[in-house]
Amino acid sequence: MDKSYNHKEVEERIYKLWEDTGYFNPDNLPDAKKRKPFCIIMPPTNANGNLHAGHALVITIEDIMTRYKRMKGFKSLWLPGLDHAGFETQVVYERKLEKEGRSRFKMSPEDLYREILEFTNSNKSNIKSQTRKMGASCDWSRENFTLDENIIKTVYETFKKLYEAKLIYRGKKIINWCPKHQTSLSDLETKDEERTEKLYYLKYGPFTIATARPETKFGDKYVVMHPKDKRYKDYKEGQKIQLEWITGPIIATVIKDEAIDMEFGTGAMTITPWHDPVDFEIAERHNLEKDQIIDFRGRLLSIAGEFSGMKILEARPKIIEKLQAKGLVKKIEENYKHTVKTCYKCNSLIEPQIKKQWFLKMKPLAKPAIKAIEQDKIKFIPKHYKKIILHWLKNIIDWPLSRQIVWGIPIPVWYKGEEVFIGENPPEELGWVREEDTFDTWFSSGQWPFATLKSKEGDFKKFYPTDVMETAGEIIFFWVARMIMLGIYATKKIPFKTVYLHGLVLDAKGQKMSKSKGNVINPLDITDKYGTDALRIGLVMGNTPGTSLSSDENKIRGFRNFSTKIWNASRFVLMNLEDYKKVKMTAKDKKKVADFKKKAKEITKLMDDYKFYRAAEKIYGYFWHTFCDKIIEESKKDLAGENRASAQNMLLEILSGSMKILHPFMPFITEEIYQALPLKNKKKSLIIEDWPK
RNA sequence: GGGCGGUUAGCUCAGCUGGUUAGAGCGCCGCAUUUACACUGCGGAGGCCGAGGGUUCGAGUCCUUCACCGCCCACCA
Repeated sequence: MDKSYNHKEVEERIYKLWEDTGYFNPDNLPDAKKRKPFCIIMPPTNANGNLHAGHALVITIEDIMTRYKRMKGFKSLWLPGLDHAGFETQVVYERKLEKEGRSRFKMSPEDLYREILEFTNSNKSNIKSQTRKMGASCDWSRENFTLDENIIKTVYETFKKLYEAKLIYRGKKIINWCPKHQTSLSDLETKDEERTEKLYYLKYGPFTIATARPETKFGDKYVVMHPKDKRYKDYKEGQKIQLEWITGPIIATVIKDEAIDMEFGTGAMTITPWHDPVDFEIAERHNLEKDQIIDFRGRLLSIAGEFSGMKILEARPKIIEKLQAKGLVKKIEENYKHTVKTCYKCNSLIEPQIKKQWFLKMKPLAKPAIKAIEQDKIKFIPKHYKKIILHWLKNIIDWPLSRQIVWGIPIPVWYKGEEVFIGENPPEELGWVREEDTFDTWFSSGQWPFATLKSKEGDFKKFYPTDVMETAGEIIFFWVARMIMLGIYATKKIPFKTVYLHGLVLDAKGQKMSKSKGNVINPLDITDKYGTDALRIGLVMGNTPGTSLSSDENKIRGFRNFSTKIWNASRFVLMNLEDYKKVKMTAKDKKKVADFKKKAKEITKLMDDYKFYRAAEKIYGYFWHTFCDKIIEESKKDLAGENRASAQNMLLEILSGSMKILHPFMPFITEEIYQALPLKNKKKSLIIEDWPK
């Protein structure tokens, strides 16, 4: 063995050795037929950039589970995948275009699609080589991409099935519109932002109404109050009132609705159904007319009279000026705090709009999911996520599936007048027009576990339902909940037994990593400097599921030192094994081996309980402070005396056992050492060795 | 407005179903230097386990109230 551990050279050579054995593919494992299946589907990596610390954590945890189960004798499949990541990728690409002084809106959809595809393809190979560097023992022969033909086929089948079951419908409903990205977004893709703005009290005939958005008020011709509000008892539902409004006289109609909060403002409000979800609901209930005031680019329409064509924020002060001149402004409250919805990617103010879109009815899909979770058919780690997901599922609303972006799976629908055809290819006759929108990317990733397993003959039967879904707690609603619902719907089975959710990787001070703060850890830099094994165990140790992990270079350096320790201890043992032969051990040495086995048993229990952070800590502490500091030190006397052979046996047994236990955490260095050990019945690779019993 | 998580050594965090002197890593302070390893070894300092109350023979660990920090969800014009 070399005097020091050269991680760069070893990692490259060892990963190749593993790939050459073919054991990442469970079909190639020894006695593959007799093994019980174990399966993890890798969350498909967004192919729009480099691996970041979060990816490194995913790969590490999932690889630990996969390697552990493989050593425990399972037919262990970890299926890798890449994600076109629809909107996310398009946003990344649009930023790139912006920097180049270009714009998606000046390109044909075909050109834009082609460019993003090229961009994604070049990232794919990058991501894959980085995943290999992390030591991932996934089966590359089963790799899937979310735009693969067979995936799309499955997605279309599900869509059709849902449509025929009347769970999918096309509706003209209010949606979240991002004026910058020119697409609708689901509620999950928006975030609330608290703003302090002015609240205007306006005279509306005999009423006073309050609004923070006077620029939406042009078409307001309904005034709504609570049916029990005594202040307005003299006004009857449907009563018409003529009054002077922004651009002239109008006829307003009185509406009574219980959605009105009597405590707020004057208890009377006008509604803008086209641009406000609450108002939309009221209008739907009372069958009221809806007028569009603002176009999809955020400019006022002709209904705004002299303000038409103006951007809404420019128009606001001018409208107020006019209202003041007409004596319609009663009062202005300066510091009115309220929350507004913004696009989660660009922070633009969301402008609700009414648009014809495809929706998925969620209540019927949520029902069996709720039941499964309530009956603990799915185990959540950590368990408090059970409550969180149940709460969300119980309050679920319909899911808008349509996105007005090119980078995604096209919605397989054709129209001819009122007729609708579901399918990729329209009927023979002429005149069918294709739907232009694409699916929300989560509609396809929500089907990932069964879509991927169906792409290889026999896999679905063998590996579905899968065992563990490991992903970031952040995307529990986006992804996990939808996989459960769509999985149960499409396959009648819950797609996984256990959901393991990890937290964010934070910097040393506990702050979220971001490029602007300059505190991002690039996993590949760390790997380069300290070795993949050091990074891996550094990401796991002290990392409780669900909570965030603080990490910095200093910590990783400590684990590099551990690698060195492992290397040197192994070197010492090997240096003393030239004349090794198997003999019976002394009672003292037997006791040491027995102690190790006891430790191994404790660790196995922790591994089975998904407490990798504690398992890692245990083997770390044992190896360094018991094996190195005590056992090796004490053995030096024996090695020089009559008990030499016994000591050799004892050292080899504990060292090889430790390499096995450390292997899921630190695969490279342990394999390298394993290859050098003079063991009987040695396997081709440590990855198929038996886990210590 | 509702819900969830956190508060333990200077820092980052463990501590499972309550049980002898509360743990780890990093940091800090001594000592050791032709040792497998200085990317080291040995030794050490450092904690009224957020605050109050309760249950118990016994509580970081269970119950309760409060404070502060963080996150999520929600249509208040």
